Amino acid sequence: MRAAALRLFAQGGYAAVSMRAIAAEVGVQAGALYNYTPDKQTLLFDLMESHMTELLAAVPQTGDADPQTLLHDFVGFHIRFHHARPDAVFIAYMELRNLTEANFARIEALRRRYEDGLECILRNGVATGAFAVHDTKIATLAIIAMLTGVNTWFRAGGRLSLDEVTAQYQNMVRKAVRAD
Amino acid sequence: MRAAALRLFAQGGYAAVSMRAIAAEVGVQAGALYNYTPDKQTLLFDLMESHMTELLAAVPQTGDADPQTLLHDFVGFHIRFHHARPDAVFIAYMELRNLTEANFARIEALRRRYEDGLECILRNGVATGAFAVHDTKIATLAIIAMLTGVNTWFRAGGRLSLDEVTAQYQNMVRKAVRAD
DNA sequence: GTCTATATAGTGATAGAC
DNA sequence: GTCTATCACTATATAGAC
Repeated sequence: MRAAALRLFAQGGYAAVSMRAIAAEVGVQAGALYNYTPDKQTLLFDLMESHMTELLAAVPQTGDADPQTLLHDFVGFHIRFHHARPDAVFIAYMELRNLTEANFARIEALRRRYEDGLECILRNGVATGAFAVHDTKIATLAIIAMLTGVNTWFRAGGRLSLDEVTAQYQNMVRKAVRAD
Repeated sequence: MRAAALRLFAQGGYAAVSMRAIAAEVGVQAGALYNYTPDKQTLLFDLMESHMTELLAAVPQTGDADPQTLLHDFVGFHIRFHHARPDAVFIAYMELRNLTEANFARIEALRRRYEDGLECILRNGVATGAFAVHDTKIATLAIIAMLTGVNTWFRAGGRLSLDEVTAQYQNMVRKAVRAD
């Protein structure tokens, strides 16, 4: 059910997808779904929370490596992780407004924790003089927006491989934050 | 009607907003709206097309100035233009999937024309040696995603003014594409 | 645990009075 | 040009048979 809902929500949007449509995708009647979720809102929230939890579990831990290496690895991780889950990423960014206030706050807290990981790398780099960034929070948001944007246009089998694209983003990010 | 629909679509999403809700916002009954739009789909398309047309009309023309100046001005224009129209920007990015195939193609064509303006600046800069970018198309998409992301978090009256934020983005973009 | 049936409400769009 | 009334559908969620 969750796989079907993920696919359909990403395709048509939460509001436009009926429980009947999800049930049809699964191969059952609509009523049967309510044995697996109390309601549609909870189903959406669970999908988003699972995505964010997986993201936080998978992000490379900020270790002892130098800031340049950590940033390079973060860029590679972000692009690859998000490329592998286009539907979940789409929903996590587009369906925030369809969450109840309480559910929205919980997803936002998870998202902020992810951002904090990148900002920590940038702050350490600024402290060591490896990076020159006026405001690490702004740089964090700018980098994440740039990286997540890959999902909106990249298609495997196109002109460039994902590794080639990743290398170019790593290069742009490296230059954007480096000390002059 | 268009102003009401813009606000409500941005708030709740195209699929979740009824013609009755738009009519209530305007202060008329639902039937009256059909004197101003043939249907809900055309209303959405008109909002998006107007936004893209205004964007293309307002973007600074690629002139004889040096690439660094043109890029600097493009960044400033993009952030300011999009900041002034949060609802239209939100709809233009989030409701693409609710357009019919034909309407989607027309909006996409306009969006591509906007991207081409930036790519032209980058290509000229690479040609003169001012910029070092492996792939101007990727750099174009990366920069636009980064800039549009400002709308998701910036709020006037916060820690930084829009001009301060803009200056930081201009600096990051300048560094990201410059020749080593 | 899935089914059918249904309660209750809302949807986009249209017809015709005024 | 706006209104009321309505058509034909669809929605989420629940009840109770099996």
